[in-house]
Amino acid sequence: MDSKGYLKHIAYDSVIFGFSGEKLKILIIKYHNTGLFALPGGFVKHDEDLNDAVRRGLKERTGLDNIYLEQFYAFGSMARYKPEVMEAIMKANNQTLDGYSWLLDRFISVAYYALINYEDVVPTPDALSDSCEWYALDELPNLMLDHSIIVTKALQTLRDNLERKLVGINLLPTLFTMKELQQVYEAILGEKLHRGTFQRKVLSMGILKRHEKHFSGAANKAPFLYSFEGSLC
Amino acid sequence: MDSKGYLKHIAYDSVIFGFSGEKLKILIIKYHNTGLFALPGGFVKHDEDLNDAVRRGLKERTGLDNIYLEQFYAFGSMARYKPEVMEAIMKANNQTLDGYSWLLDRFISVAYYALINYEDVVPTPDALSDSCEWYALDELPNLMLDHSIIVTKALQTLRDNLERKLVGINLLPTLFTMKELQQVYEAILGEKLHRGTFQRKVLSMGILKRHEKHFSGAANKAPFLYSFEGSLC
DNA sequence: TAATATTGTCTCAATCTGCGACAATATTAA
DNA sequence: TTAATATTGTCGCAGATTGAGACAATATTA
Repeated sequence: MDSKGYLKHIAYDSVIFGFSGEKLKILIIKYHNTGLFALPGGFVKHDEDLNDAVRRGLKERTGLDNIYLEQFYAFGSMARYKPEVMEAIMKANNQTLDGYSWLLDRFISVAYYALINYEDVVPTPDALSDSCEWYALDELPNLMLDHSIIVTKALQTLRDNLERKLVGINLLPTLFTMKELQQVYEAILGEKLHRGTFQRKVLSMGILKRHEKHFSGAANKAPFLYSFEGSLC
Repeated sequence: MDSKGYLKHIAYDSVIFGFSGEKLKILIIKYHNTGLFALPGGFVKHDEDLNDAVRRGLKERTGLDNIYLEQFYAFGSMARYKPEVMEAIMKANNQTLDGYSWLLDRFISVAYYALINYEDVVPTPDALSDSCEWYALDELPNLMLDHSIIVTKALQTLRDNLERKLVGINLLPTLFTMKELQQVYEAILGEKLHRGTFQRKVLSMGILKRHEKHFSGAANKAPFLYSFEGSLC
């Protein structure tokens, strides 16, 4: 058992969505001295569930447990096999490749997306990276390998699931206004929604609990606060 | 490079759907001398796209190219790691484990479902299996490992996708009647649909081409034949 | 020629959706 | 204190969609 106790050929990448400033954002790491941007990812231990490995990585990168997490695709084309990229990353960290040649081998990456409350997170880089930061989806840097494709597919899957499950709620704090929820949906779908129709539809689902009003100090009628109550999601 | 040129730890399984006798069926293989039933699956070569590996396996099992194929989940829990099962299969085939110890290691399996025209297929077993046969979904034998779970998730995904894409069409021959198409949908969804409503909806999509009538010899008005014309799917 | 089973289509009511309108606030300005 | 303003909660209406039955139009058999 070489490869430091990790399964060879298997990696994961996670597209971690947050919502802030009316925009959808994701976490991107930047590797030391290479100018390379990438999705947070990692490897699976020999005795570890794939899903647990991803949650472990999420915990390290965000500090959060109990994240809404969904697997959406396993990327396994040959086109994504570029050992020179990993080699550059290792060299930029003055790592000898002695015990790490397994990293230069081919990987199939299982991709997940996570939905988290932006406010709760302190993004944390790992040993190989300078930074772990939020980027709005329309202001992403160039990502290495096929990570741009992974992001696109993550967003597509999120949109598809939005209609069925009530997933958008996971991007907000426990208490939120109807307007905030609508903004999340608009950010995900990339289109404006009609206020009355949206409210009617969401309320008719019967999964929101209405709380006291929220007095923001703005010169207008104060909106209700809502929380999500549901077994699913 | 041991492991016969295949990637370690990575397998695929395919849930191959066909439609016959008003029922949805899938292909199941039976291993020699073990009583074990399983989904058709295989491994990925070092220099081969994951998707290509699955298509290669489908070709071997069904003789078909150009199959409608969709990846739906990567199964990676520890619970599915049971080396004694693979060992039993190898022993039942009088295989020494000399060059095959990699098969006893842990695998993450990427699962695909395929939709094919039942009539076109001659199911073909592989070297390790006695048979490769159609089983109706409600008459499946006990499947090894987590393969029952994989089938359930495949059906779930197929149902979800049915509403968005027009996927059911891939289960029929080039020319089909409206009734046959409806039966496919009913089999997938597991519920009866209203005839008028179904026809109206499908025709309104504008993706069916109407052909001459089909005279079955039955004592009733002959139905039109349709074919699918579409870029997608 | 009548009977029968199915098909293609229509109609009607019920429901859902998109969109504007209006009253009800919470705050600021006068 | 009162008027002005921005937003919110909700309603009403027209148009579109959906569910379900009904009816005429066949192919074939009796």
